[in-house]
Amino acid sequence: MKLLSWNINSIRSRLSHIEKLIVEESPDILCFQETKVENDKFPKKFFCKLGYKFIHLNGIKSYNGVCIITKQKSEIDKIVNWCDLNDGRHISIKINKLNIHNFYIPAGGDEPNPKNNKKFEHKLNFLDELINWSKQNKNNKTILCGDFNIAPNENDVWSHKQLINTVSHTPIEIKKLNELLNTGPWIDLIKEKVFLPSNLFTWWSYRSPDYKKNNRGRRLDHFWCSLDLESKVKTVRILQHTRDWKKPSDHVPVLINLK
DNA sequence: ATGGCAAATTGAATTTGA
Repeated sequence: MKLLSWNINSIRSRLSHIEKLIVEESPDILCFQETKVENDKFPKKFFCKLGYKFIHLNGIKSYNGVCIITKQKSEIDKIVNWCDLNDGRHISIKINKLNIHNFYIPAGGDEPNPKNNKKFEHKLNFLDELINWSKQNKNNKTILCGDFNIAPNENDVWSHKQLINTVSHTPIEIKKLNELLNTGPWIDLIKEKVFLPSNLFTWWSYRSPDYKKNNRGRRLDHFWCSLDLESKVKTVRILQHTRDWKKPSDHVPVLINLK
């Protein structure tokens, strides 16, 4: 079974890319973040025509928004309104006793100080809630994926030294993400199963005219699994080539193959 | 280390991303 996670940066603007990727890879399960569309305006027919008939949505107007779409029969599990906000940052499903959670963790704004930046405070609170949830959860037959907006390891950013005080790579959020990882315990599949040269990222800013030139990217997108599933994950891949397509998302897809 | 771009909303300028 093939699972895909991709921050698509507006699903309606990216349908041609999605179709291209489906033709290339035909994943069984599609997890998207930043769909940026309300549920009643979601392009359901597009996915039905491609054979994906089970569509589970948590979208809001303009921003955020996540969904999980499957070929085989699946059921929605739940939508959690983390930090008491109904802001399209989570959805989970059940498929063949497998639990899949798709997250869009808050980016956190610019200033890495929760006292004068409400967005960063929100990000840290979100992580605290995830840690508590993970402690209480059974954490078996479970996959967590999505845009976590944190690049936890030194090699997950183009310059550890220069980004140490930049939101997404600050010690406090990395500490919380690692705490979450340990409470599962969850397996960071990209870290454990992909040979990572020092620069292997899932996001590059639009602001660089040529993202490849300086390769100033970050590994913000993740696939984690519960311990019992680790041996069943056969391959983990970051599909960097989509970043070269015309009018791309600033994130690229991550794909895993689960036996 | 910021912000050169991009998308959505509203109606040319603003907000958001990271």
